Amino acid sequence: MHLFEKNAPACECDEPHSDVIEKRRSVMPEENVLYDLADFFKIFGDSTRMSILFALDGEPMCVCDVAALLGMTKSAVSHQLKILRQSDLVTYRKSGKNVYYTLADDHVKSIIEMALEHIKE
Amino acid sequence: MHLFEKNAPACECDEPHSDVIEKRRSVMPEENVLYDLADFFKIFGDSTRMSILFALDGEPMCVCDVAALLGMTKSAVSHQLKILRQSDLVTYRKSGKNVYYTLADDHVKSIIEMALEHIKE
DNA sequence: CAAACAGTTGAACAATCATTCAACCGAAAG
DNA sequence: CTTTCGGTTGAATGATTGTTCAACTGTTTG
Repeated sequence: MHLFEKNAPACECDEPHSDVIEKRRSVMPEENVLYDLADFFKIFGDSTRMSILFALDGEPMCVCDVAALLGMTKSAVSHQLKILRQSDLVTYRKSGKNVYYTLADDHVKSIIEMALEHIKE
Repeated sequence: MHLFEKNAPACECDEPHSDVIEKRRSVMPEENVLYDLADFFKIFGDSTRMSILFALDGEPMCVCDVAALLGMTKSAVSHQLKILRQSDLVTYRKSGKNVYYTLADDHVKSIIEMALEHIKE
């Protein structure tokens, strides 16, 4: 996708409101900021990951128990935990054969809280 | 995906921490709430839609101008606007041959603001 | 040391989804 | 009425992505 092309190639408008467009273009965020934002929300845009975040909101849980709670395989959970880890949304602590995961901070919870409010019309 | 199966079928654990699991299960949100939450965030998880939201944060814009601003076809923009419309994130107003879109409310902006803060480490 | 287990990983597969393309609708202009 | 233009829509296509499967790592136990 090509954002903010200077010579708007794909617009089929005959008489675009050039002044409005240029005005909005000047206040648009950087292109990579938009990608970062979208990538951030993409993490929360999956019910499995959302479930895991709620599961970890309390005491730490090992992969096996999360899998049992959600009725999923360890592999599937581990894949999603990796994504959450890479996004710094969860941290982990090894203990013997187990790996215990925890929410990284409370910031995540407040974002979900806001979304919950918006969902309840 | 099957969430919260009562007889956790897919868990390969030999000795799951049953007490922890049952404790967490009791405080987990309803299954459809998790889906609604994920669906909500999914809307924001696309850089095109994110760009459109920023573009509409100010004065209303017609589809053609948004397309020109983002360097995309009217069709592509219209498809995404439909999704934003169905999620009640934008509203529209017809004026002659044009359709002007606006952000539905300021709630959306505050959610994006929170995400922006989280992104800046 | 060998077996068992918690967890990770990469490839393969299936499903989801954004964009393109073409056809279409409705309003304005000739 | 016909044409033109802004916008919408559905099907097709290509890319992204979540889950499965199998193999693998590292730790614990016999």
